[in-house]
Amino acid sequence: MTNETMNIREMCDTFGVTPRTLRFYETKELLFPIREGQKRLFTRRDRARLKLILRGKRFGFSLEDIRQLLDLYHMNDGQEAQLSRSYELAKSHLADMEAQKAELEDAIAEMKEQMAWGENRLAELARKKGAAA
Amino acid sequence: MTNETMNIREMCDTFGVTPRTLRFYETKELLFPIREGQKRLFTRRDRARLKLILRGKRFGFSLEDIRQLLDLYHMNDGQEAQLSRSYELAKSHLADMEAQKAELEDAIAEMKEQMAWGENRLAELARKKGAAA
DNA sequence: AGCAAAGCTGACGTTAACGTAAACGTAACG
DNA sequence: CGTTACGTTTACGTTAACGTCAGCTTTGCT
Repeated sequence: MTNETMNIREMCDTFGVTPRTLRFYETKELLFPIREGQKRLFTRRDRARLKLILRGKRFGFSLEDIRQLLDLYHMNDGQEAQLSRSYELAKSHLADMEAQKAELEDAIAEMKEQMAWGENRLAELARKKGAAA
Repeated sequence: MTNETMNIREMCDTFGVTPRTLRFYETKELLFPIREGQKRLFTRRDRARLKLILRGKRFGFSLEDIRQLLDLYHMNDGQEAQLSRSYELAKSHLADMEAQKAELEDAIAEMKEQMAWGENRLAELARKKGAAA
């Protein structure tokens, strides 16, 4: 079975981050590794959270945004008010993400167009060079 | 017809940015407004570039990345080496964007799942409250 | 016991992308 | 002709997200 806990080095290797990053995320209350003496032990929960954190970052969410969203993913026994707040927050982020997706599709299409133009220009230049030889 | 040039205020209002931002982009060679005396006049080209800049930012590209990409969009008479470099750069960014899109779709699906779970919890809580009344 | 590797806690440094404030030019308006 | 509004340059300030370094335990190995 997947080890119950990981030390800081295993975490770093697994997720491609530095120790500093993990400690930083802890101070920001994004991760809650348990302690064995002084040393941090990262649980399955921490790994799940870190995965979501890194994903969130790729979409341009701030760590603070992410921290609040993680509440939705890891709320087992939240109060109604809290749960409802997280839910609204998630709704707004979902809207963001869907807007981002639409724009991304546009951008991809445009980029492809530009690249096609570039290809033509390059082909043209190649033809000229070939003719000159 | 759409005015040939815009002053700084019109630009800010149109794009929702501050004057500082536009001046900053100019120092970074992302925009090249012409001058009427001291004052900046932004051309159609500047507007097109700014639109792409803001879009790029939404996808998490750095201003420096964006500056280089703009070369592809505004290269009329580039040399082959330069054009080819821009083309490769664009290709890599396109790959990034398509990867991002795939991940985004995943994330959206996951988020929806979590929200569905949240909805159930909220409905459950509402039922309990209703029963208690 | 000795010593290096791995971790820890501050604390200060860094980069990107602007914000903000001071000090000045100039152009229209009453 | 004063002042109000808009624009400019120069320069220092700010925030997020870590990097880096110093100095101190703890752990494993020999």
